[in-house]
Amino acid sequence: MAVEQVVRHIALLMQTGGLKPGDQLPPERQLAEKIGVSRPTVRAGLQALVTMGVVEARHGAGTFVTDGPPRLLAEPLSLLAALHGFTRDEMFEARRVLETGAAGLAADRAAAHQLAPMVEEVAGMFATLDQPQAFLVHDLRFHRAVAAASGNPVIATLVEMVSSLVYEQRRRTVERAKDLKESAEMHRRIYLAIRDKDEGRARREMSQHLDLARQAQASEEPGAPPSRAVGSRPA
Amino acid sequence: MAVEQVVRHIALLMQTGGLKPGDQLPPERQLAEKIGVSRPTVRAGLQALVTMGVVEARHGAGTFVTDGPPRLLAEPLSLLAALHGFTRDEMFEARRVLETGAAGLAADRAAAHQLAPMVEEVAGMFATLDQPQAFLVHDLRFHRAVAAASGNPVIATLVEMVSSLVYEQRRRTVERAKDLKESAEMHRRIYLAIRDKDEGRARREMSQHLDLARQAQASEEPGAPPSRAVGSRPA
DNA sequence: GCTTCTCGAGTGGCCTGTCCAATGCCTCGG
DNA sequence: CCGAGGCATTGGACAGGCCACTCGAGAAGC
Repeated sequence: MAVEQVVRHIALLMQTGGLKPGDQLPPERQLAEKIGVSRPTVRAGLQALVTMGVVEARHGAGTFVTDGPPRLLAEPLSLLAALHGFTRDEMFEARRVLETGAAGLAADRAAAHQLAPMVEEVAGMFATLDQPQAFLVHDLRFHRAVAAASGNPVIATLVEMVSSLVYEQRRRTVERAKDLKESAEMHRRIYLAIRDKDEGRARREMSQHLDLARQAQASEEPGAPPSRAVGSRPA
Repeated sequence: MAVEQVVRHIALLMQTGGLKPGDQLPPERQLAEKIGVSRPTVRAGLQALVTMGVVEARHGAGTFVTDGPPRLLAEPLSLLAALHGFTRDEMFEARRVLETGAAGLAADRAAAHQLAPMVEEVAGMFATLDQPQAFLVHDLRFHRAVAAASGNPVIATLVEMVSSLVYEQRRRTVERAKDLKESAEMHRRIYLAIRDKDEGRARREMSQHLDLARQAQASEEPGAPPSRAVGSRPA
């Protein structure tokens, strides 16, 4: 109960107390006195907020409201995947639903200043065809740019959460990747569709791309059973 | 660092140690000794896992791995909404992307035993046209059934998280709702499209329904500015 | 006067020790 | 055989203290 009280108190500060991203929270000892609970309890509440990803504790400096773009931590989803045996195919399918929608919205709305980052990452992909790890970074950033261009921060946040899980795993297998050139081409086609404000084409290209990416990653897997649970770690 | 160590330890138990949903975790005191940290630190780690929604603590009984369908807590999203000023329209749009995809997948795959729960909730809606609160429960359950029928637990989990936020807010305004009958009709049309395995129609009906629901909820708002931030509470 | 360095106050991270409250089993009496 | 009360177990919270890290103010050097 007491720790929920702490979370509510901080949440209240955020909702009405003018506590904005980047701001520093009061020190733990002061919060404890203010709320009327012990310091360990305050720490438990702050721990919960850290786990939610809304605050960050910097040792020796203070506790701060998370700055930058809104973000949901992927760890809860990762543990859920391990517990319930979500497969990689299911993760990709979720991505397809989210990112297909995002691409459609982006084609409908994207402004010029949102198009530039996308095409820059496409160029980066073509420039790093022989460096899989670097290529992967551009890949991630491209999808992030598309999600941002959707103009909907909720969708962008969800895309980020799901994608980061997939990329986490892919980083270990990407060295075996083939056809990076084809992948770059596909990203370029997605970009062109969005630039041309062709919603249907953007959706189709994104859907097709993620479907092929799913198959590609499956083939990169060493043992390569049809579909492996996401949470499990290779022995 | 120490608390992360605790989380990793428990996560390891889940991934390889045969710790399944519903199982009881070792007592805090025992975990503390096993991992080599103090009990408050163990408590902090468990607090983090509780916040992620993968573990539940029952006072006097023990700590258990969360049972039932996989679920992500909505609170982090709610706080993020408050911090970054997500609007209700943006929440509905995210729902539209997710649930349109879910409806399409459901039309493609839904088995008979998944269709029954959906149509039961439709019947429940028609039976409670004069009881807005009860109607709302059937509404929620219908969308949950569609998400489940998508066959993809990841998508179902995301739908649940986003929807629960919207419903939370709607419960306070639904008394003013009109046209519950029309809403029930729309749900029935969604069901029929899924039953007929008509993916395109299922997507269109779901999209249209959520769009109208968004407008309806906006009109129920007392002050009714065009779009109010989700996290803010009425004074 | 300006730059650099040092040091200490302030802050989060963690520990030991203790007590309280809820649960659920298990015995004991009817 | 069954029910009620006691008791061991477990999570919840508090108190007080020590350590590690950060950062800025003031001292030292240029």
